[in-house]
Amino acid sequence: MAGEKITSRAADYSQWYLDIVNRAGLAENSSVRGCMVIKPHGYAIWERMQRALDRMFKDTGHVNAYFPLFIPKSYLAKEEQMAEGFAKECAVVTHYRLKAIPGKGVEVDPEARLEEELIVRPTSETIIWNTYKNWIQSYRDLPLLVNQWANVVRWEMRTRLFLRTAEFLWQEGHTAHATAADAEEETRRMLGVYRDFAENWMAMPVLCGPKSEGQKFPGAEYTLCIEAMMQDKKALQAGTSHYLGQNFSKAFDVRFQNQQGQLEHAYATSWGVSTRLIGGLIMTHSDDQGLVAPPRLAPVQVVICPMGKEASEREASTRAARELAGRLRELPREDFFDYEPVAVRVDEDFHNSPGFRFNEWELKGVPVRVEIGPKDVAQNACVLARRDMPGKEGKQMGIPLDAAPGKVIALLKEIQAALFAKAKAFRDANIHEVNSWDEFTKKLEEPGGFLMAHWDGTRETEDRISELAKATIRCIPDGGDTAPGKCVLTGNPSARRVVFAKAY
RNA sequence: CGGGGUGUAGCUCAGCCUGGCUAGAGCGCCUGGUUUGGGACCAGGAAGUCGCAGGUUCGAAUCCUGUCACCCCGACCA
Repeated sequence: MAGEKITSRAADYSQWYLDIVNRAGLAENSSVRGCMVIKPHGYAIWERMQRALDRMFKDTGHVNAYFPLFIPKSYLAKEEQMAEGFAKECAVVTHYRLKAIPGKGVEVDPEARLEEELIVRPTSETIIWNTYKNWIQSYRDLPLLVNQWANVVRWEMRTRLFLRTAEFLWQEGHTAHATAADAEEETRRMLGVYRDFAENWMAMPVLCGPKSEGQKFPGAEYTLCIEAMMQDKKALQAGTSHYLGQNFSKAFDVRFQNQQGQLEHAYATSWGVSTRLIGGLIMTHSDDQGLVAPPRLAPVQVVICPMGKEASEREASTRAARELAGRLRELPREDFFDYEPVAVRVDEDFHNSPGFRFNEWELKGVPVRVEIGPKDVAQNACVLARRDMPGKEGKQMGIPLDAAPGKVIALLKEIQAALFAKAKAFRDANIHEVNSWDEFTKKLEEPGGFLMAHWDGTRETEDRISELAKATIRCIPDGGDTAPGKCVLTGNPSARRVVFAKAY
């Protein structure tokens, strides 16, 4: 069996990431350039993310719908910023038919050129606002709160599994409102949902706030984001919520009659998170043993490993394991588990040694492992091992089987909280204030992390810093230091500190 | 698009420089047996048009030409 260890974080962080994705069975590169295959274990994480997020969207009044994958090329051009922002990474459909050539396969039928070429959606604002035109006539049609779960394509030059792929899965909310204030409130509200999800489900602390002008979404008035720190201290944009103003309603002429009988363009928002979150989850918690999945999103939350040398021992430990699994599954459903039964798996693979099985489940990130061997059966007990403390220190021996379900649940909750606390402590320890350019460039390299620095607020300075230091403004953090100062590069007056970091 | 590199078994790769007999290893897989509380072992076995197309040669994985694909660095990237 494969006894090889994964590359350590210290030795090669990006190889470590690839090893985790590979060995935990989360995804692999497909034969299609830039496109990944999300494998069952990885997709199961996405399904849990979807389930939790979808419930949060519904709880805030949204409904799901589905819009086309293909968008007429001309639509993209209707909103100028968007055309500029996305033109370079769109896949284009030019034909609608192939010709079979006997013995030679197929070729594009030159007769079948589309009159208007279609682009594969890189995001759906244009097709959706084109549709909203027909849906919105009166202020009574507003707000319109729609979300869609979909795939999108952005033809990236360089890809990394989950973090940046040519095709990825996401959700995109697209809302229409009667007033700017309503739309801005929605933009904020959904950022709050993302923050809640990131922190309470993924156990991933995030900074929240607007993006700089240079980093905002093409077509937005402004973009709010949640920004996380990975274990290599680089930043990951984990979710964005955009206030679009009337840019799209004007581009697609979506007007409604207000209570005074006047026609007005609607106000828009859009917001999204993607399978990139899985990359964030991996890089926030995992260790050199493999994936560490936060209990609320773990596809398998508890694995029970019966063990034994003799057939009779195996039978007895398997019986005890199955019984415990049954009792765990029958526990009352809780919000903590998204009202699902606890995901328990009994590993009856006696063909492999216990050590091998333990390592495999650790690689897969299962938060709690229950071991039941002959010694445990003899005393009606079991051993509990927690994933966030691999090895002996995370083991509790001699837990009576009767008490095990309660202990397991408590342990899952404890691990969820511990992962967040650990990630937050790490992030907080790696946020540094810097006050000069010299300090900026030095601290960016060592110790690295998020740099809170003054910036004069201009696009030119932002571009210059990114060019010189390869660090970008990640966000203008809510609740950050708002005392004025002097720009770290130009010395010009600065209204407040912003977050700089190297980013994924 | 520029620079560099790689295509040999499911995976990772050796062999190529200096052409030669039946193309190899490790891992994985299959069979049988011994094992099992932190990555077990033994024996046997299946598995490759050597990326593709030409060329040179008595003979090509190996040399030459062309071609395709992929990877890395750069450019690009809400």
